[in-house]
Amino acid sequence: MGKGEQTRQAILDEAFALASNIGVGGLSIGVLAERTRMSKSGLFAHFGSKEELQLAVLREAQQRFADVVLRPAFRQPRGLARLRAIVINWLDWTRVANLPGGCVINAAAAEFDDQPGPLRDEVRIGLLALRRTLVDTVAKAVSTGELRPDTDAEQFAFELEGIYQVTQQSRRLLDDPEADRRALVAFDRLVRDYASTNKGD
Amino acid sequence: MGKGEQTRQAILDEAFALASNIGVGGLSIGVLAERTRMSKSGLFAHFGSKEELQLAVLREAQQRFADVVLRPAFRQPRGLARLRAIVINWLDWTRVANLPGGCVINAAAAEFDDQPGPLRDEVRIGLLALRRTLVDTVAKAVSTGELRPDTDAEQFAFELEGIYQVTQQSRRLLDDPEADRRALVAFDRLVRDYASTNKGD
DNA sequence: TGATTTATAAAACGATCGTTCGTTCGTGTC
DNA sequence: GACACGAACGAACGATCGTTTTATAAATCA
Repeated sequence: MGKGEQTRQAILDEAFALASNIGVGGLSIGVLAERTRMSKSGLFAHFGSKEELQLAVLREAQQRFADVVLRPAFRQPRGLARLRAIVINWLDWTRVANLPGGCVINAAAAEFDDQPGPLRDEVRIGLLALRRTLVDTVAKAVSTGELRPDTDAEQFAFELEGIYQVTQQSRRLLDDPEADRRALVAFDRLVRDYASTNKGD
Repeated sequence: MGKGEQTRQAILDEAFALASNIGVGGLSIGVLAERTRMSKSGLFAHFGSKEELQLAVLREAQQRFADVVLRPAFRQPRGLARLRAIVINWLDWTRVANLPGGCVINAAAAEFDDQPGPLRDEVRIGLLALRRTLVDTVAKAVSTGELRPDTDAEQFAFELEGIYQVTQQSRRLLDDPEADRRALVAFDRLVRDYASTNKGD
């Protein structure tokens, strides 16, 4: 990795952590420059525009999410075990990744949801990919027979995302110490409702 | 209502709609001034500081939420009917209120959740009040016998908020036309799980 | 109507924004 | 030793930010 790549990554690391606190939209070249002890222009040259920097941060976030949440979970056998691993990793990922201020992607989703442009597109693509992964994982738990054949995988994934979002908000804004436990309760209820039973029907 | 109050309210209306698009943090005195065809200083004088304006917008949002979502629902008899009315109004409120760009409060929650200060406090207070209202409403549905006595009302409210949040995101960012239907499915599943049955246990 | 608050405006403040420009520094290559 | 190159810099650009000051117009009240 050349010197350029190295610096670029260092900037990105700092930007990532900063964006976690103040949001991707709140990033500023000046602030980022003094944090990395670089000149504004030197830093700027690595990205060409602020928007490019923001996009890079979003891509970084997606990559880390895949590394920290999805990839480890896919070492579990497909089915409920894998699904549960995703949920566990997901709820924990702001602690594991360098995200002192919460999930960058979710914050960006709320920030750009009605501001058309490349940033919105990037967030959208990432979240669509996540939803597809969730749907597929649920579908596999159906095909293993752990969930009922009539399970609506899209509905299941939809509700999973709801659990994640309210957990984030409860933790971060409401300081609810029960948030994580409630998330797991909700997940278990979801699984139980769709699980195959031997009571028939 | 004197002239001052009148202009102040007009500014607030515009700020409210604008904040729906670009967020409470994205509000700017300059932009707001030209939208209301006022001078920056003339507008500024009504609030004294930008933060005070932002707080006013958040309070406006809370008030409208109470007017549009809660108050009408409380005309329903307490119990499941009232709870369902809250959910229906809630899902619809960005259409009913002047919120072309989505729920101001939820966006502000994501924006300020780790930026200590009066804005975060205001959002927090509003969301805590909402949660309390939800918990109380669920608890009443328990006391009417419509929900089981061992229902965890806090858990119920927690999951309701999750449904709302994922619905907003699915509608606004993912353009999912099924979002509203899925929200109701999730709500029904929630109610069914906690409902009293005559099968016993 | 005249006096007096109140509401709005115009102009300017220093700060910060993203961006551009020209230059310097360091490194490796012929 | 001359050359080319990528990396970083300092200085400045015009624009916008929130805010203050000073002044005038409008509304309110006696």
